[in-house]
Amino acid sequence: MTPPTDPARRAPLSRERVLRAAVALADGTGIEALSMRRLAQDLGVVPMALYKHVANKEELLDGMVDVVVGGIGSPDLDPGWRAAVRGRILAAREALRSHPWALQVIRSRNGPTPALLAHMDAVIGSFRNGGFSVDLTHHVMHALGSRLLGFTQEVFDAPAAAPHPRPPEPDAALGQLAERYPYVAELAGASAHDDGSVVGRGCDDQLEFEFALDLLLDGFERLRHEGWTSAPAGGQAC
Amino acid sequence: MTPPTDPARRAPLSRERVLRAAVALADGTGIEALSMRRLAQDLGVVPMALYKHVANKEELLDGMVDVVVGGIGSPDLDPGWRAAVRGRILAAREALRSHPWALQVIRSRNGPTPALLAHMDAVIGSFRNGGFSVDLTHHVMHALGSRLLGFTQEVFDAPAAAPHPRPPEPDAALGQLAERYPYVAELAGASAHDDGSVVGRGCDDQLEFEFALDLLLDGFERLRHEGWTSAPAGGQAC
DNA sequence: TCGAAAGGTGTACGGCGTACACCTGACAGT
DNA sequence: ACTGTCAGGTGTACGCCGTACACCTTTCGA
Repeated sequence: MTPPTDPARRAPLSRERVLRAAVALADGTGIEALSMRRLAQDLGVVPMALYKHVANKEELLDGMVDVVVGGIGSPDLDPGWRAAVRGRILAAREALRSHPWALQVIRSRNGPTPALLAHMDAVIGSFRNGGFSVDLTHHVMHALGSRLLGFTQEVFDAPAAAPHPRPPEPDAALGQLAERYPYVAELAGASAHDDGSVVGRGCDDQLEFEFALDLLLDGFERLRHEGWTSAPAGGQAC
Repeated sequence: MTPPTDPARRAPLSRERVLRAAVALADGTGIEALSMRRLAQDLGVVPMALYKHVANKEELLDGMVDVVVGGIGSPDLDPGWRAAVRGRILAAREALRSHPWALQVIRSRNGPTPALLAHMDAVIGSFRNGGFSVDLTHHVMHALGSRLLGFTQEVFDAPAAAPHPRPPEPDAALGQLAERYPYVAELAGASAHDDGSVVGRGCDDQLEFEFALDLLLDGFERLRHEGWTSAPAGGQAC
């Protein structure tokens, strides 16, 4: 009665299997619970076995990012820069939606993975083919920031609202909050669904995202139309 | 010849002293080198002594954030919503500039610290007093995102450029990069100072930041002027 | 047949956050 | 002046973490 992890019957490890298991583990239990030991256990293998397929944890994380980012599809038939950019960014949003850990991991890396570079290249290409100068393209890419990946980067990440412990004292705290931070309270009150989220993930829904995205795209189009160039403050790009 | 950490002569610990030392340590050696043990050592104290002043590492990080965010000054005499918002955001940028770890720590917390709430409250207040509806204010706060704190959230954080290892093969890699990601290469080439940074921290300078900020503020002003309301897609705020 | 490689194992190390019991010195109440 | 309390610093220990290194097995081409 050898357990289900019978080493003989078990499918052989591979980089891809490791990465897929890591993604599944992060999806299921959160990125902070992803450890080499835990991942090895999920794969029915001893921790050090993983190191035959990934160099270290950093590379594992890179690989996971590429798995997720590689899943961003492209519309391909090019319907003008605006629709192309918009489509690609919303596709990225779709791809990253079900992997909440991915954005955080991407941000913590030292540079873009190949899949990320490809994504950026596609977006840059849409701008350039849409008549944006190199200069302006550079600026609008900066302005997009992490929106490139489909997420408005809020000030803080979690779904919480009240100062810190998740539910501190559900009622009294809200009173104090209203008194000390009247404008925050007003906003929170107006947009409260059921949770009292202020500017948290709970609000970062499709509508909210597209509002900000379109606001930027509108601005971009105006600058492009005006033949904008980085004159105002002297220096070239950056 | 008792060493400089003579327990008798050493100033007594306090929450404030712990926090200040933690900020200094993070500033000096990076947030990833900040451990309770290392911090205790810097203070000439045994690790567990810290726990008499902060509940745990999480609370330590919160405290550090409040130290930094609490240093954001306000212009106070109110010169119209746009200058007020702009000024406050640039003040935040100034305050966070010398603590590169702060933004990352803030993002990783579960909710805003008191100082953060105060900052947000001030910005929201500027919008409201400037004639923005609650609805529109809510949306523009989302659109600002982490720019509220003075930083454009780029896709990835570090100063790197070429795919991954810091300098992989300085020349050959650049050729491959140009071939595989032509648009990225074009942008990188155009804006290269000395390092080949693409869309990294190296570029996130004042000019770049203010470009994006003003683009958004322009958009906000237009919406305000038009009496915008969240009509287009049905639902209320979010 | 054999030698080398590829891939899984076991042990061990140094670092982390922190629970828990303990000690020490200052000080308030009698 | 004695004593009880208690804030604050100490020491030890536990269970995690990533991973270096030596080892063993399996497979497969020459």
